[in-house]
Amino acid sequence: MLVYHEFDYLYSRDTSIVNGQVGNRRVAEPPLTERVTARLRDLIVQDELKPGERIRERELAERLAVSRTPLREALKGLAAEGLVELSPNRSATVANPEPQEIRDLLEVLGGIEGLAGELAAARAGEDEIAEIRALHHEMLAAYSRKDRLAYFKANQAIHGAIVAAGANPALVDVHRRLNARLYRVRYRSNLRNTRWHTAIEEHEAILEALEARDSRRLADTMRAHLGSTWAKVSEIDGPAPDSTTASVPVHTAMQGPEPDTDAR
Amino acid sequence: MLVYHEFDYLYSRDTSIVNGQVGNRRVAEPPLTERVTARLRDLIVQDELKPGERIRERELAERLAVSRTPLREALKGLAAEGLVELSPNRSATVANPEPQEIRDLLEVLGGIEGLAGELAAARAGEDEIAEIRALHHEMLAAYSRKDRLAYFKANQAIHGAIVAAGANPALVDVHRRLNARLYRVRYRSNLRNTRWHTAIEEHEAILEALEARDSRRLADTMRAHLGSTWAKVSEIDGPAPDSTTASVPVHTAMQGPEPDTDAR
DNA sequence: GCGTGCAATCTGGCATACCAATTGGGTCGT
DNA sequence: ACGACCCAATTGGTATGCCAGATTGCACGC
Repeated sequence: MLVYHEFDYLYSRDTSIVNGQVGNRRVAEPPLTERVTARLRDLIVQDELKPGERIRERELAERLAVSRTPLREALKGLAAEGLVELSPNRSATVANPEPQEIRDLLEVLGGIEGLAGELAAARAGEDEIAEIRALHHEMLAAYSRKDRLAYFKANQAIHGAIVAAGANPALVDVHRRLNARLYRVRYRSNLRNTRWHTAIEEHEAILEALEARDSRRLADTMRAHLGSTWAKVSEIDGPAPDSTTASVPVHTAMQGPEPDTDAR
Repeated sequence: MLVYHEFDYLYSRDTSIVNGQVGNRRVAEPPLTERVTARLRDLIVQDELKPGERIRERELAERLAVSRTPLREALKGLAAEGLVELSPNRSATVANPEPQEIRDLLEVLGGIEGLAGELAAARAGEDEIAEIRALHHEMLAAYSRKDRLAYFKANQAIHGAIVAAGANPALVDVHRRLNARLYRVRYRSNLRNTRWHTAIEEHEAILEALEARDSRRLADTMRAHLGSTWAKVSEIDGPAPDSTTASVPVHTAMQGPEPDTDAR
């Protein structure tokens, strides 16, 4: 079995949801709504439900072999996470962020990971650092083999581990949400991007800063890393809306009422 | 009814939910679920539903004059926002964060507002800065009058305006969520805290940095500001688990100038 | 007197039925 | 041929009912 990453997005590969009992022991199943939520998140993140795609409740409910009620509840939750968009009396759709939105999300993720790096450098246990180092070497191995999937997963695992090392559950949570929204984009970018070495170098720098427990440097490095992620993503998904990826001076537009995903 | 803040959480002041038509124009009502979500958020944030309180679906549904279905969907959404907690086959409860969780949330909020400050210093329009300055003076006025409520609202409005000036909808969204979870705590802290002057001084510094468009300094200042928020909160809600509010040697995370080559 | 267990009841989980709004065609009129 | 309009099928919104797991309180026994 390969590497898998820290999140539980991809754990359920079974196509139908069944109630189970293991041996004689009653296994407390999580509520159906939760299982549906997890399953849908997988489907979206794995790109089986394509961005922009309409989600017809009856159809999907039948496909998942559940009634509309838990499905609708799951959609509500996913909408709050930003993975689906709901509009009144219209089919829900899989979120399909504009390049600009992706840039915004990456900017926030950069801030979050920067903070995480800062905290991690100060709080990580030696064992955690060792684990991150191990993941780093796994990533290098995947790089050598040109195994993009393994590389990607190791990469994600590293970032997740650093955030976890920040020892702040709220931070982990925010990071997980943002990451889920960007997962698909980053995955595609990873598959198609031609220069890995940049990322490798940045990761080297990250690991160094972490091992030196240099909070400031780790924070900066991780933010910069996310910056180059944007560069890569924008290469792929069409030319950036602003080729001078310089985020700061641009206070272009953006004034309009925001996308308005969830209820307020 | 009491407090409301800059966000539009509290837009629905009516106590019953009615379908409406204004004049001859058909007014598209948002779905019931959304209205319930907004209403519940109000009830929680305004402390009419107390933290830890059990939420019995049938009872609350009757109270709001809706069926359980939209109520349950609303609860799902609020759970995703962190305002209520759901456990299988047990009553939902209003979120009741431990002091440690509050510290964690404030830490993240600090990072977010730091980032927001950085962006705002670079992107804010002159008009936005003027508005923030105006709010600042309103806040000073409230301070002079010892009008804690007005002070609190102005304070919230300032922070919201700075975040908005960061011109990043995703950032605004994350900030809004975190703030909602902390709203009640901060409100209580504001009412009972004895030393306003600290906050005032910090706000002066914030405004100065913003007017100087000093990204780095604004970022640091805003983070530090959130740090002292924690100090105040922990004074009130019982002694902090860790009185050293210093999450990390606060050596200015979030660098100022772009590191180098590829920005985001 | 205190703990244990069982049963009545309470409360959430899920499915289904019905209603209202939307949408997609097809037709009629220009 | 093109467009406005209207009807029907589709799809989301909400209510309700039933079931199962949890809770509570009382009775019985140690």
